[in-house]
Amino acid sequence: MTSNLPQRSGKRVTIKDVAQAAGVSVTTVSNALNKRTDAMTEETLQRIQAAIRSLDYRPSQVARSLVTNRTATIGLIIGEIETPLFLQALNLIEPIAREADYNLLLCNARDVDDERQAVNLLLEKRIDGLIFLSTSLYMADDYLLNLPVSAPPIVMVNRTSLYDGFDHIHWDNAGGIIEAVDDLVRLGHRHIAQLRGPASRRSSEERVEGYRAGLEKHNLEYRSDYVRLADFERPPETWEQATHELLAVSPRPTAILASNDTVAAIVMRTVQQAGLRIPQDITVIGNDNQPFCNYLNPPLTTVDIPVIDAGQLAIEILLDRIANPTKTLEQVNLPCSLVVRESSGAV
Amino acid sequence: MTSNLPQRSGKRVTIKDVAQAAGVSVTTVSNALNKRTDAMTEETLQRIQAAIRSLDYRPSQVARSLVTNRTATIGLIIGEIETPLFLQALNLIEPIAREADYNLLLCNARDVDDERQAVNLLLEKRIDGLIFLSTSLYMADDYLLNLPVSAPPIVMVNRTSLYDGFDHIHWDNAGGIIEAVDDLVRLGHRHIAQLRGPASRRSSEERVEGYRAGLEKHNLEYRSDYVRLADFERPPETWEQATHELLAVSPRPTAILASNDTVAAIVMRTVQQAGLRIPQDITVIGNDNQPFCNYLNPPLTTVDIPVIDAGQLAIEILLDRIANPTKTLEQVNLPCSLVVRESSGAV
DNA sequence: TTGAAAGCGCTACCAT
DNA sequence: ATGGTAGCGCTTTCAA
Repeated sequence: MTSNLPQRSGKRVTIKDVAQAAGVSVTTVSNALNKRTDAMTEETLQRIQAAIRSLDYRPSQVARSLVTNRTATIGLIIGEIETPLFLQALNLIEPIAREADYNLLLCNARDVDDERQAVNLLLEKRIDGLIFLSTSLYMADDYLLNLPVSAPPIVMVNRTSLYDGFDHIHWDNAGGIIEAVDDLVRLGHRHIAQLRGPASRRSSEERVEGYRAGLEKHNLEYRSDYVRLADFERPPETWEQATHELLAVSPRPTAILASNDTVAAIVMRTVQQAGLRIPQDITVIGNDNQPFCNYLNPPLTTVDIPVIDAGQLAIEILLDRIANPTKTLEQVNLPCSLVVRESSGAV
Repeated sequence: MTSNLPQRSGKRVTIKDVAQAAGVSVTTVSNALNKRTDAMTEETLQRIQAAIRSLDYRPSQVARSLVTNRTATIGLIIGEIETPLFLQALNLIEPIAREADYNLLLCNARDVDDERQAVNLLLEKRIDGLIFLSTSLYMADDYLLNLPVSAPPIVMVNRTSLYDGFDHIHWDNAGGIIEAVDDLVRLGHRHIAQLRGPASRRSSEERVEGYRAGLEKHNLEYRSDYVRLADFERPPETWEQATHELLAVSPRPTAILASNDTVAAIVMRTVQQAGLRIPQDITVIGNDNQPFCNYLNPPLTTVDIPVIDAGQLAIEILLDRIANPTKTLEQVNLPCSLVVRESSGAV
C-alpha cells in the first residue's frame, strides 16, 4: 500500500501495546510519556521509545483528558470571522496558545442564539478556557452568568457585557476619535464632519461621543448637519449618498471622519469623483487601520484599533488565569491612536 | 454568588448524578440523551429531563468520545491565516461543520515543521477529519503518506502534494489569466505585461504559464522585458520599482497583470502618480478578488479565486468521506474567472 | 421498559 | 526502578 511502516492491524495502537512490545508495564510507559523519567533506567526508556516509534504510537488525548480533567483546548468564539482584523489577531493567538500546548476550538457566532449554542457545545467538549472575540453588537449575556461553577475561565474582547465577573479587554474608541479631532484642529480644520456607524454597536456610539467630546474640547460648535449615518452593514451606495449630503452642506466640511476604513475608501472615491482633491480640498480619516489603508490613493489616515494587541493580551490573560484562577480580574482598556498617512492635511 | 441555579457542590455533575436524581439507571439516562426513547415511558423521560435541567447537566464529550471513538471534531490546518480570503472560507466552513455537529480545531502552519507538529497534535486529539487550507507554497508531504491506518480522512485545498491519495481541491490559476488575456485582446491590447509572484508558490508559476499560453493563443509575442517579479512577500517599494521598470519599456505596455490585488493597488497608485490615467492610458488587472477591490479608485478588475467555493466543497467532501470512507477520491479543479470592473478598458 | 456491568485508553496512587 | 489496579464518565451489550 502507501505505507512502509509496520502496521500491525487495523486496530488502534494503545499504551498497552507499547508496554507489551517494550516488555514493561503501562505505568512505566505512562511515566515515560509524561517525562517522569528521573527514576528510570536509560535502557528501559530506550526500549519504550523504540516501541513507540516502531508501532507509530500516538497517545490518546481523549483518554488522557478523561482522567486529568484537562483537554488542552481553548474555545474561541468569534463574531464576524471574516473581519480581517480578527484574523490578524488569530494569527497571534494561535501560536501563543500552541506554544503553551493548547489548541483552539473555533466557533463563529453572529447572534446570541448562535453564541449560546456554541458555548454549550464548547462546555460539553470540556475546554479549559474561552475567549470571546466580539464585535461590539449589543447582545444579552445573562446566560453567561448562570454557567456552572465547573465552567472554564472566560476572557472577553470587545464584548458588551453588563457583568464584570469576567476578564475584559476593550479599546478606547472615543479616545481615538478625540486624537483625530485634535490633529485636525492642529491642522487648522474648523468644519469637521462625521459619518457614524449603526447604533446597534457600542463602538459606533463611543465614536460619536468621541466626536462630540473632541469638538467641545476645542470649542467647536456641534452641528447636526455635519453628522450622517454611514452604516457599514448597508450597501456602499448609501455611504456615497451620505458623502454627497455632507459635501452639500454650507460651509462644506474640510474634514470627514468615516465610520470605518471601508466607508472611508468610498468617501475618498466619491470626493475625488466630485472633482475635489484629497487632502488639499478635503481631509478623509478612516477607522480600524486595516491593511489596505496603505494601498489606497492617497494612503488613508486612520484611527488604529489595537485588535492584535487585544488578541495577544486575551490569550495571555487566559493562560494566566487557567494557571491561577483566583487572581484579580483584569479590565484592560487599550488606547486607539491616529495613524497619519496622506489623506489628511492642513486646510 | 453570581448564580441562582442549583449548585450542588464544586463537583462536576455526571450522568450518575442525573440517574440518581431521576431515580433511574445510567443506561436509561444515556438512552434519553441519545434519543433512544422509543421504548421509554413518557414519565421516565420527563423525570430525566427535569433532573438534567435542575442539575444543569452537560454530558462530557470526552467521556463519550472515548467509547464511541468519535470526537465530532474536524481539524483545520491553515497556512497564512491572516489571508482574508481564507477567513471568508472559514466563515462558510464553520457553519456547515456545526450544522453537522462538528467543531473546528484550528491550527496555523506556515512551514512544514509547523504543519507536521500540528498534524501530530490533531491526531492525538483524535479528530474525525482534517482539512488543509494552504497557500501553494511548495512543501514536502511525504510524512503524510506514512500516517497510520487509523488516521482520519484528509481533504486538501490548494496544497501542493505529490501524492494523489487524498481528496484535492484546486483552482485553475492559469485559466483565470488566460481569460484575462482573452478580454484584453478583445479590448484591443497588444502589449500586455505581467508582474509575477515568487517562484516558491505553484500559483505564481501557473499564472506565468497562463500568461504565456494566453499570448500564444492570440499570436502575441512573448517579451521577457514585459515580465517583472513583484513578490508579495517583499515590501511594496519593490512592486513600485517593478512597475516603473515596466512603464519604461518601449513600447510601453497598455495593460499590466499584477501578482495579486495588493500589488495591483500599488501598481494603480504608481501609474496614477506617474500622470497616467486608468484605464484610459493603461489597464491594471489584479488577482484574488479581495473585498477591497471594490473600494479602489477606479474599482479593480481582477481574477477571482473561488476560495469560498473551495472551502464549502472541502467541508462537504470531508463530511461525505467520513460517512462513506470508500467512495472514490475527488480531484476538483475549480475555474477562476475574470471580474470586470473599471480599471480595465479599451486601448 | 429498564438495569448491571464491562470496557474505551489513559493516569495516579500505592505497592514492592 | 517498576508494576497492579482503581477509576475518569460515558456507551453498549446482555439480561431481566
